[in-house]
Amino acid sequence: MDKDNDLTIRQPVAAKPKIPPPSIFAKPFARSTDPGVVQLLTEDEQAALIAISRVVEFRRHTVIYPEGGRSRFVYNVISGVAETYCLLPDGERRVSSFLFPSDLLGLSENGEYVATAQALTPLTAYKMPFEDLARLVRRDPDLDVVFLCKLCHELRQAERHTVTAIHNDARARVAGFILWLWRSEVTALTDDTTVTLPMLRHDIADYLGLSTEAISRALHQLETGGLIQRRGPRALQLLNIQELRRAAREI
Amino acid sequence: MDKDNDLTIRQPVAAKPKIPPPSIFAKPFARSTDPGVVQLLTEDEQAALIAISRVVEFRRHTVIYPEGGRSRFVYNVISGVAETYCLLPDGERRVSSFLFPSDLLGLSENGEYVATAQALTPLTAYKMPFEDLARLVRRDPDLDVVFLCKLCHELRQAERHTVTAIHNDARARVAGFILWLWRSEVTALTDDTTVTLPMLRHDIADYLGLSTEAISRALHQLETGGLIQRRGPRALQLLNIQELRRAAREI
DNA sequence: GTCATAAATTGATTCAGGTCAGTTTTCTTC
DNA sequence: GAAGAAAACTGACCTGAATCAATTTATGAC
Repeated sequence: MDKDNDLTIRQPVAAKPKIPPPSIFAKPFARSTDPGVVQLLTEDEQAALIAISRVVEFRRHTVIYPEGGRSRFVYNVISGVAETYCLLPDGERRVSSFLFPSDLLGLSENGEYVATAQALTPLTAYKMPFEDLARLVRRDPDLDVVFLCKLCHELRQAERHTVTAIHNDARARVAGFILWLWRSEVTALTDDTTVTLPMLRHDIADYLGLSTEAISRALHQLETGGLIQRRGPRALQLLNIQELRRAAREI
Repeated sequence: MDKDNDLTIRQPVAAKPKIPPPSIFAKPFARSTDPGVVQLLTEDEQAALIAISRVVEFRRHTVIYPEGGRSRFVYNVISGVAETYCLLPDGERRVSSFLFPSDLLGLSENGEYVATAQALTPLTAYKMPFEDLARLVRRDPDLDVVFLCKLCHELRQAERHTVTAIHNDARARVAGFILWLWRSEVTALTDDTTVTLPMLRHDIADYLGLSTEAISRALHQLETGGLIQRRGPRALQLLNIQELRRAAREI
């Protein structure tokens, strides 16, 4: 129960003034690896975005949108964590990404969602009709640049994920994943070293191209080595971040 | 020598009217998996792009731009093949992408090239000052949409690459790579089944997260199985595309 | 709280692919 | 065309992760 509260704001979104400011649009590079690059939108631009947005809530394990569905809406995560996955013909699930506050969901290539998006925790998000957004962007070139940059950033992140996932062993992949989670989570604002794992081992395994058993063993290794400490299956304590980064081959 | 001629137009670009039409802008989705989606620019838009572009040539193994360099130019491949890679602290090379005619090179997140781009074959490309391009895009929202879609498409391709690379064995990865090359090469226009491999085994290995030996063995396997035939180290004949697609787990 | 079920962990075995070594082929330069 | 160098291939061996099986721990319903 504590864990859920850590991850999301559970209070109902009743009065509009009470909701947090639009995350991604206010700081599209909040999670950039380059901390110098933060691009802000003007008040007017934020207001215009809020005007076409609706705040929506999803409960744990709810589908936000289904693979193959007509992509009419774009979402911008406010709080909580989501994942996207495709279902293969043989029934396998293939996790393609995890989304955190400020991340953008649902942009598609050809008007069709390419993956199913599902809430892993209670989740709140801005929901924008794609058409309205496109119209807004068309009128405001600056807004467009923000989107381009955001996409570019995501592209780089996807490339980075490929490269690290492909060339590292299980221990390094898991170490890297933990660090990524740590940096992604809202709790990163306070400088505590607790990481919450809102997804199943199965999802992590799939995302990293490993088996669930390999995840367990890698966590065990990292714990034995004194880099982390497991506090139940959903929480980790980072004991030695310097060593973790080395284990993830970031150094 | 024959091979080089297959891949690139070697004649000097003297008279402007003789150069081929701007590839990507004319058909940004030429290599999309969804053949229905082809978005064309108007004559005016193409002319505007050509006006700010200069056609440049690179010889084999020439660096187009270096990692970390100030990203002042964006390139659009006309003919030839390029690769991008990062150099790791330990001297390792990490190949992040291969670029074909109509592909876009050099878009960066923060004004700095994130990888080195190198020509694998003689290469011609449109070279555009980023500033001019940005100004053009700012004035013409339609152009912007083209770029957004292109980026979106590349993002999906990167995700697809991750997913396939991570979950498949060596044989499947190599089969998939061969098919991707086949579909990417200019020769795909004629329906011949020859695939040219302009890059080294080392580069393929790195891109797919395998060893060079594993590439050799996988090619051997595919040849033994009657799916392909090796015609020297730089050329392959596809004998059974249906089976190749199955081997690549595309079906 | 107890029970039922799902998830996570641990151990034993197997196998794909990495590594190392050696050979053959191809490319380059004279 | 010949010689040297680089790249590609092949084989032998070994490591790391998948798989299978069993146990422990956590979660959710009552």
